[in-house]
Amino acid sequence: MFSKACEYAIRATIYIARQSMEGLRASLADISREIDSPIAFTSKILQQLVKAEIIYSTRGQTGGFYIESAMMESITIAGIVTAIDGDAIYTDCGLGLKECSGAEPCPVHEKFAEIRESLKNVLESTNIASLASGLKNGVTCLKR
Amino acid sequence: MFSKACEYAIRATIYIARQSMEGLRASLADISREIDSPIAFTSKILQQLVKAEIIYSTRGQTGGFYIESAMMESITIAGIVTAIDGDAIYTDCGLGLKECSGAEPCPVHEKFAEIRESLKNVLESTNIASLASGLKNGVTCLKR
DNA sequence: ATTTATTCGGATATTTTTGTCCGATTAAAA
DNA sequence: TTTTAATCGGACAAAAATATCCGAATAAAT
Ligand code: SF4
Ligand code: SF4
Repeated sequence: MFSKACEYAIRATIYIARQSMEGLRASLADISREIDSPIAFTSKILQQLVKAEIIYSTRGQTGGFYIESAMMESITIAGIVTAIDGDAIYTDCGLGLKECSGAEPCPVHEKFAEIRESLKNVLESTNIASLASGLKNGVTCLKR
Repeated sequence: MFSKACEYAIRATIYIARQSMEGLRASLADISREIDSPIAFTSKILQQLVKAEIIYSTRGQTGGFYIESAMMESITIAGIVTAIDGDAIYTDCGLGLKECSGAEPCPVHEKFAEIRESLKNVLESTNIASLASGLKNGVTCLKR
């Protein structure tokens, strides 16, 4: 459904959120250990999230990644997915066609549209705050 | 959502179904022209569909691909997807985790499960007969 | 000032997916 | 029986996604 990069992005963001809720910054090393992801690849993905202003970073000793507590509610899974994978999942035809959407819909068009709509709905209505706080045993769940 | 291979497979199957409904066999050349797909790659995919017994083929002159008319109703998009992409889309966790499903569900688990369920439902309830006959201007829609 | 611990960014490597080539096989037509 | 038109199957090639390496930049601690 999502790319690997996007999956790591979601998990990393959840972990960073949990740390930020306790006033801690998360280092790349911590993140990649806790979400069990390849460290260098994760680094690239975190940089994308920083550019998208979903997370923030500071360099140097005691640096790391964090999330503004004011933003916890407004960062949604949808936002992360869009930042990493783009909006193809919400807009693309399930059959990979480019130019027929709408005009002469095939029998699946409406059904696909429904699915995409409900998917979009779920991803947009699930924010990082609820994800991070909902995970009682969050760290273990983010691994493997 | 689906791999390219899977998209081609769905489109090819729809085209073959349309031809079979008129008693015609579809050649690889025809199929790849009508669904606008790379011919040699399409060949591999058709072979997979033949092995999965979703479509049938005969070699030699006047050969080609066809679908048993008795099976038109029972061939679903779900069946094609499973044959080409496997069942990951129905079973995999949206966050790419392996070992947490069920036990200690995270806040999105139930929502993801819902989406997967409705997706599965749509794909299983849409058969090739309805797809092929529903496309009035089918060929054009399968292109591009 | 130097050391240390961190993110950043460019180049490179590996793996997977997508796509190509071509000869072997098959079966009908000539 | 030979030619022709088709699928089959294995090896190969290209592109995209995933992953690694390493030096530069940054900032705190020593
Ligand atoms: S009509 Fe069917 S094939 Fe065309 S864009 Fe919609 S779902 Fe895709
Ligand atoms: S609980 Fe959450 S992370 Fe775990 S399998 Fe379910 S959706 Fe995925």
